[in-house]
Amino acid sequence: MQIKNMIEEKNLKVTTARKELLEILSSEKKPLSFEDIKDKISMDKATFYRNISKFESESMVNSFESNDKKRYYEIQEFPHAHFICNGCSNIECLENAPLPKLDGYTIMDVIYKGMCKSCNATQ
Amino acid sequence: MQIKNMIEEKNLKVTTARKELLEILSSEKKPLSFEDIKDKISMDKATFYRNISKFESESMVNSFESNDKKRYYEIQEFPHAHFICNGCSNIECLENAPLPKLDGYTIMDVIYKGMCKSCNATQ
DNA sequence: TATGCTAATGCAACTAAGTTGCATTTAAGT
DNA sequence: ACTTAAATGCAACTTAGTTGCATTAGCATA
Repeated sequence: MQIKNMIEEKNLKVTTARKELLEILSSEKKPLSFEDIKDKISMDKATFYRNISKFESESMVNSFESNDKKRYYEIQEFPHAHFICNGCSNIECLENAPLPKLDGYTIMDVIYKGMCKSCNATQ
Repeated sequence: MQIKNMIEEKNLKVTTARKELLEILSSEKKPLSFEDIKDKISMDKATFYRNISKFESESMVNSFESNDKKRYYEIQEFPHAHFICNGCSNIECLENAPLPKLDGYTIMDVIYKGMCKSCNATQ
């Protein structure tokens, strides 16, 4: 069972809350906000934030804020860029767009903002 | 006086609060958070947010959230990428890095996250 | 399988960003 | 100067995220 292994690999205690949280994040293809998640979890929000924060420092989870001023969390399976549409506010994972290079910097995450394909088409 | 003109160009009323806010944003080279600004302004925070929101919809101001979970605002003179360092949390305006292209999308803003030059050097 | 230690959790209280309704004020055209 | 709609200040509110503390639950050891 991969969720349990993910936690053990980082030498973290395998708790019900952690399994539940990673289960939800990995079952969705899209980044989720706390609002998206809160009704699906049984843990307290303090536990949610403490675990998210631990997952982030262990590079298991990545987060960024979208146009709606909400923070979105996702499992960091492999680094990929995100596109946030200023038109429809949709978030897309650009799994085929390679992370760009920038001299002297190490780029670990990229967020593009603008108009997505369908908003451009129907503009 | 360019601040007054900036406001008039968008057919907005030239108020003390708007002039003050744009004055502060344009006097800094870096994006500023509400916390950075709040002690420098005399307007109420409701007025601050209402004006920021109006400026954003008129494309006079751009905003994004940083690693510290605070939103940063800046005058949008010309579009440019930002680099947020996961090490030192510093925000850099990459004025010479052109916005990348992405087929079918219109990219209006880019945020890179990772390690900046000096954090890479001293690591 | 029982024991014990530490980390994880739940709860409550808190902080701070951002929003909204409403009464008052002010910019700007006549 | 007069008028009117828009902008402002104030207060109350919502919600994300944090923190302290008492309790609980992993997990290693015996």
